Amino acid sequence: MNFQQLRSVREAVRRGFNLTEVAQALHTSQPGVSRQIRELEDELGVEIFVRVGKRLTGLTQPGTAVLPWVERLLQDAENLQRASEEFTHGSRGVLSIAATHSQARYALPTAVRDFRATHPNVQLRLHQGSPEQIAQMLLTGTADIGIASHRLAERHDLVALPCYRWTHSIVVPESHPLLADGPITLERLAQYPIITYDQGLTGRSSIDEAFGRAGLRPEIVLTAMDADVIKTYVELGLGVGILASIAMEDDHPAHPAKLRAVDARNLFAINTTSVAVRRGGLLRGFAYDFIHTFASHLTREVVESAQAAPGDAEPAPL
Amino acid sequence: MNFQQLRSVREAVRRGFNLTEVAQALHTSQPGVSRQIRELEDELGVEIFVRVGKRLTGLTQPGTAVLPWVERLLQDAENLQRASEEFTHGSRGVLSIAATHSQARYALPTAVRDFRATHPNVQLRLHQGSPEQIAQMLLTGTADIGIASHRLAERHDLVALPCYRWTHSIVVPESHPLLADGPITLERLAQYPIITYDQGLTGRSSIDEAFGRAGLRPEIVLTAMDADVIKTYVELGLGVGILASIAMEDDHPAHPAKLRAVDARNLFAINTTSVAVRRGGLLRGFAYDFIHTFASHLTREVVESAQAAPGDAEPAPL
DNA sequence: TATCCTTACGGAATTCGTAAGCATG
DNA sequence: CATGCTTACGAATTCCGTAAGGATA
Repeated sequence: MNFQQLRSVREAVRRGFNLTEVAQALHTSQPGVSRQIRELEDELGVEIFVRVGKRLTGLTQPGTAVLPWVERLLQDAENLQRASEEFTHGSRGVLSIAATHSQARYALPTAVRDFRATHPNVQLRLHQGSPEQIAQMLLTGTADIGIASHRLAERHDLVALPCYRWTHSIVVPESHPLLADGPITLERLAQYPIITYDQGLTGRSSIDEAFGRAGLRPEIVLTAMDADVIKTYVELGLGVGILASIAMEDDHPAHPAKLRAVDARNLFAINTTSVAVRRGGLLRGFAYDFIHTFASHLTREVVESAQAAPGDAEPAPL
Repeated sequence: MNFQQLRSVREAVRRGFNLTEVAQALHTSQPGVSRQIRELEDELGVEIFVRVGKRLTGLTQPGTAVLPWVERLLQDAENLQRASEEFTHGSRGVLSIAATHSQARYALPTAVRDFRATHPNVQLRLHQGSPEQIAQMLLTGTADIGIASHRLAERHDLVALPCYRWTHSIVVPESHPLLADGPITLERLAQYPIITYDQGLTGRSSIDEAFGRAGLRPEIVLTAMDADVIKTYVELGLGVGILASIAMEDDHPAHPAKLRAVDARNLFAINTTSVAVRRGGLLRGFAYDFIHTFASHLTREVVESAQAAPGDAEPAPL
């Protein structure tokens, strides 16, 4: 048994059982991968993959039982390396954070500023992406910390820890009729074209749910990944914007003052932003520091005990 | 990083940093071990061992941090293999149990009988030893299950689960003066020469404690590992026996009827017999079955969740 | 027929053990 | 001076990539 074999198996599962792809990902030849897998299967005495003809199509029952152990082994190997880095590189290192646009733009800056001040030797890398991409980055190790408002913890191998709660605001040009005639209701809102976030982003689901529950089907004329784009089109009069309050709260002189924000916490469900990390994955000390800077209740102990808690698909027997 | 390197490190720690011994244990050459360790240290970038001149004398601080991960890696590798065995060998396999004499002689037989009936294809191996030896057997993998009355869980890498509680009895020849003149007290007992278990065995400590607390220092003329030896010498009139009640309760026609047992539960503290397993170590399915047969409240779920609970020296950061 | 896995083969790199060297208690 | 680790070297093994073969959608 060796790590290359384990890597081949893990990657084969991740890449949908296409060994050619696996070979590219692992920077090796395809027959090599094929051999690694077969050798591990021989040594363990079980067929891990279902073979239809000469093609791999899925995991066998033993394969399903064995896979969690394979992943844990590889995870632990990385943890071992990371544990040593703490000594070899001291306070220096790279911290890779994956976040959605809203987080990167509005929530993270103060945490990043504070963190940079206390950890001058840590190189920060900020990746932007959709929640799915963030989850992927965490799993592949591209990112150490993921931050998003959308359930990142659907994967059993990630842990999401709630950071803070927030609500939406409605944004309109300053002369918009919605601003007159009393409080804004969902019904009134639905009469105007809506501009908001892309599906699966920044509390979009709570917007859809609210309208859905009220039996309303507003016309959503434009969706975007980020609040700034939304604001721009609201300003152009394309429609009414619905976005995270935080995107309006601050005093960014960047966005034109012609816009008016109306608190909409009573219209849409409360959203929660979480940080996510790999379950069972050791982080460098400064990564825990960053999380703590971002959300002060998330101390190293809290995060670690959450990471240690077993997930759905822990290594377990049949 | 490879498993041979990890094995070398683990074994070096276990064998007191003597690489010559390690080489023998791993069936390889001493320079080989030396190299494995150095290669791992190079790859991780940390010195794991303290070197005084050319001799290894202990773990460095990084070494201490890294070692738990090394052990976990190796443990998981074994778990992976064992998980596969469940498929390759089905219900067949070997179950190795280490127990003290008392357990093997009095507590285990019925469990073994029942287990054999339900698991005819499992080869049972029963090892006898002191609690320390049992702990050692568990750690080296010689035994899968350990059973003893003496705290086996002092090691962080073992988990002990209480099975049942028991008390001592006093054994004397049938005409012994202790049987007359009312109830037996510690004071009366201490006037006679005592025959009981070896130090560290089968509740011996609760006997010592009781006498100690009462300010008595009885003459212990003979100690043995097993109840049968004790009985034999009691019969010869060498002294008064103190042993586990279970050793007198049953109807073994083997021991002569000239002995009388007196319940001594009021004199000595209650003892607990536990089964111990490796923390984080997967067992074959039938091993869990055996534990359940031995102590019906210890279901697979109970045992596994105890095994999963983190010990004192879990892989953790500085 | 294009894709994808397996088998075959040969060269290269790694691995490992023996023997010699050297430091320490 | 005996024990114990390191270095050096050569042989054997293992490893891996290229090329060819065969099966499936």
